[in-house]
Amino acid sequence: MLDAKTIAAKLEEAGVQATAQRIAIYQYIVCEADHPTAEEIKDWADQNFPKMSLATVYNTLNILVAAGLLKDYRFPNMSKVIYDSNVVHHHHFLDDETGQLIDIDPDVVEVTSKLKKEFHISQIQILFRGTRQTVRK
Amino acid sequence: MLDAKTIAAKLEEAGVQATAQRIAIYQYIVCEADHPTAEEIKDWADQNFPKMSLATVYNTLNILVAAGLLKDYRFPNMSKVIYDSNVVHHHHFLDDETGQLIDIDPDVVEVTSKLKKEFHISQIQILFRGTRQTVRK
DNA sequence: ATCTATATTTAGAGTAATTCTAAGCATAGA
DNA sequence: TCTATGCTTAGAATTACTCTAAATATAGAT
Repeated sequence: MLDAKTIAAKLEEAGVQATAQRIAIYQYIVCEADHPTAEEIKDWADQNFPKMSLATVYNTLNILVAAGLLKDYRFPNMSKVIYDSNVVHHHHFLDDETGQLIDIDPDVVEVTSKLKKEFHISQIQILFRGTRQTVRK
Repeated sequence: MLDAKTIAAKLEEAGVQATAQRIAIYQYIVCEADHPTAEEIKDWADQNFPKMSLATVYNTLNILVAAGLLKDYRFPNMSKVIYDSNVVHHHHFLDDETGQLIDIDPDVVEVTSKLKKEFHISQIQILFRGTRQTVRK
């Protein structure tokens, strides 16, 4: 759990003025949330922050994405945008039973493609779909 | 270019009653369109069909997807759903310069993943992103 | 500390994409 | 031809998000 000061420093470092709202949102996404949507963040804020408007949630998310502190994703099973504090390149596993998204390290995956050479690939995004057999509940 | 009769037969075969609107939409997607959105289909219908409501466009698309005749996709660069008449499993290349989507045959791609065995993968969806150097315009 | 210019937050209106509703039409089978 | 069911329609509603303009907060100069 990173403290507010550390979070504020990360914001400033990325060129984002560290306001109370921004610190709260970024801290929540980094420390507590797991691939949240704007709605989840708003719900959390309603419980844990004196007062925050929906517009601020969206403004902040857009600013954090632009600053490179968050990455936004759209997945085929959802019409909402999802935010990820893991900004280094990675893939995802979508559990089709629970809807849970899990980050997958690209080092665990190898892709060999024989596309025609007119295709200049700058990025490969993989979505694994399936289910996850956790040991026992 | 498949004729209306063939298209109607495909609809019936999939358990979908072949109405004029459904035939027109499915024929357009199969024969002419390239990964269209609902909006593109509506625009086409406004030019090429006596009268079709937007609700019918959406109803029809949902019915065709449910019947397995179309597949719907959401891509990270767009907030609209995209429809694909190619319903056999394949990947996509997204040209980040033109926004064009190109189907990629899974046989051209090999993926080896060493995920923990609790992950039961039923499908792998790959999005290649980059640009395409076509020979000369 | 105080002022001030600029940045941020806010509520509410606006927009885009899609779904819903309920009435009117069309169609297939009796 | 009748009728039940299914389809289409216009328009309202919903969802997810963005915009607007006013209020508030903040950083840096004084």
